[in-house]
Amino acid sequence: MAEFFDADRLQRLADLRARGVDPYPARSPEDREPAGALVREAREMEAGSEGREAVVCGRVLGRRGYGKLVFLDLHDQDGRIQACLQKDRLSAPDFALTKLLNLGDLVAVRGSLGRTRVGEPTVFGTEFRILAKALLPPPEKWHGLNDPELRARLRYADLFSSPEVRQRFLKRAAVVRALQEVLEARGFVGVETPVLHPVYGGANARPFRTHHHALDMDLYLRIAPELYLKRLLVGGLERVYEIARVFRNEGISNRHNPEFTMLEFYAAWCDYRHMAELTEELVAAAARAAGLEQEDGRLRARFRGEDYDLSPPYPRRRYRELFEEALGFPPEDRKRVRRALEEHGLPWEGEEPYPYWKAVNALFEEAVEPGLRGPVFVLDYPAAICPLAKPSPEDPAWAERFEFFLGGMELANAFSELNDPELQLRRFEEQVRDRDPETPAEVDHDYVRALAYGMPPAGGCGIGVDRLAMVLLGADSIREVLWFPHLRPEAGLGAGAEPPPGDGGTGASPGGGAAAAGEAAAPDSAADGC
RNA sequence: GGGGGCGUAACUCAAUCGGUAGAGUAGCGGGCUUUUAACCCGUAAGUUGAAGGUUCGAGUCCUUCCGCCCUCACCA
Repeated sequence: MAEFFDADRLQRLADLRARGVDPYPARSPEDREPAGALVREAREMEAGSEGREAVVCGRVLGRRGYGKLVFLDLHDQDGRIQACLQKDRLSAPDFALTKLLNLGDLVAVRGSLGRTRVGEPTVFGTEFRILAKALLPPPEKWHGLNDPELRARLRYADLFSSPEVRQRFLKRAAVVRALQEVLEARGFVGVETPVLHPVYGGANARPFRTHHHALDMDLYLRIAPELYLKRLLVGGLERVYEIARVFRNEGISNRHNPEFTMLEFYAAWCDYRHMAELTEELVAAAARAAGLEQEDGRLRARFRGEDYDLSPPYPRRRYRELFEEALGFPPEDRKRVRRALEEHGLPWEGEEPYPYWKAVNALFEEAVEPGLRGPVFVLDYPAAICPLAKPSPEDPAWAERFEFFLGGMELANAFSELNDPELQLRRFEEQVRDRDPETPAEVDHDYVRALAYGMPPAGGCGIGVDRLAMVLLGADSIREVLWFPHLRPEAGLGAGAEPPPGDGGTGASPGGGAAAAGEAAAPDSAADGC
């Protein structure tokens, strides 16, 4: 652990304690004010003048010393203000403290608010306190952290050393809040459904598996909250939503993280057309929260070098027509589908509905999706690949489902929810027969039972919140909008070490040298320790 | 998993054809009472991701491994 602490700073810490100064006091000043507000107030004053008393707390990220005078840059969540500490204004012990200061320390300065001769808003200190001593230096002062891995790994340092990063994450939070506000305003009830699922379902994805000791049973981390939310529709809740962390045991890329945030919402007495309208409203509200509204009232996002107009309504295109436009023949044309699959190097799995339409969809993803910059709704998917969606009343070969594309990514997926219990059971059984590692291995009988009690006609939709945030915040990688993206455990930190025999604490692996850098995986055990 | 790129001080980065591993910031010591990336003097700092190989000599070339980034595959 010693390498976490800078030796010089440990010495400072000892010096502070020797002087009777507590480097980690329990209380902060009650009357502190945010730096940003103080700066705005000071700007109203004459340069070279001082006014009322003020207290500011923050992290020291800049220091310019002149012997008997020192300027500090104090940063708090939303701003930065300069503090000026002068020998003849501070008590001798307080001024002596400034000599034991390091960049990164958290401090409080009490003094008069004003402006310096050159007009810089400043708190002219009469009292100075250390609120928390930093034992590691902050990142480089004008480049900050640059290495993307380090930035994610040391997100805390990335955040405090870079106001832009902090602003981006605060905007992400605003986006999530905006989504929530729209739904609450529309009468949706926020709910929390289980994360531990005995049977996984609601999406096609490989799950994370875990084990419950007391019940001696395997459980899965949810890949989607869908089936529980629809049970609530059966329960008589007519509008529900959940901002759900979901887990998928799949690859990591600049738009995939093993755990991500999915907003799902369901409305009784509605269908997928209403979901499309709500999606437009949600995206627009989120865009406004991200500050994308222009002077002309349009919502414009810039993502990966391209501009997107997010002002509703968004175009609606039919899956079947897009397919035919791109490939030149209808998706029911078995011979030509088969030939196109060969041309694209995709496998032909047979004429049974499920494999056939899966292959058609592979073609669609290959030939159509790359061109979908969006925003656009793609409507009406082949029913065979939509086990949770209601067949279209016009043609049961097609399902009432849309996907919403933006920035070249799939951002939302919605159905008129299938509520026919017998049909649902058959669909589940087909899936299980398929033996695809990414489809559920067993039928969720309890869900079928819930449907058997009667679920109202309903529309439902899931939105990938992180991907939406990417587009709205102009982030090229999902890692830039995740507070703590998934990372391989750091060697030597004990995180990837062998799990202890019991379920005891973390085995601090002092290791060093040839340490057993074994892959030993075991991120499982890193889960919540209660 | 395939292809490509990268890995040098705590941070941000240099190092010509294979020829003594450097700078700025941060740190430490000193000076300085109005600065804005303050400045000045001094000082410390490295298993060049790891292991092997070629060579008189390797940060640089070769092999293997580890990690990260991009890309493809994968990912309703």
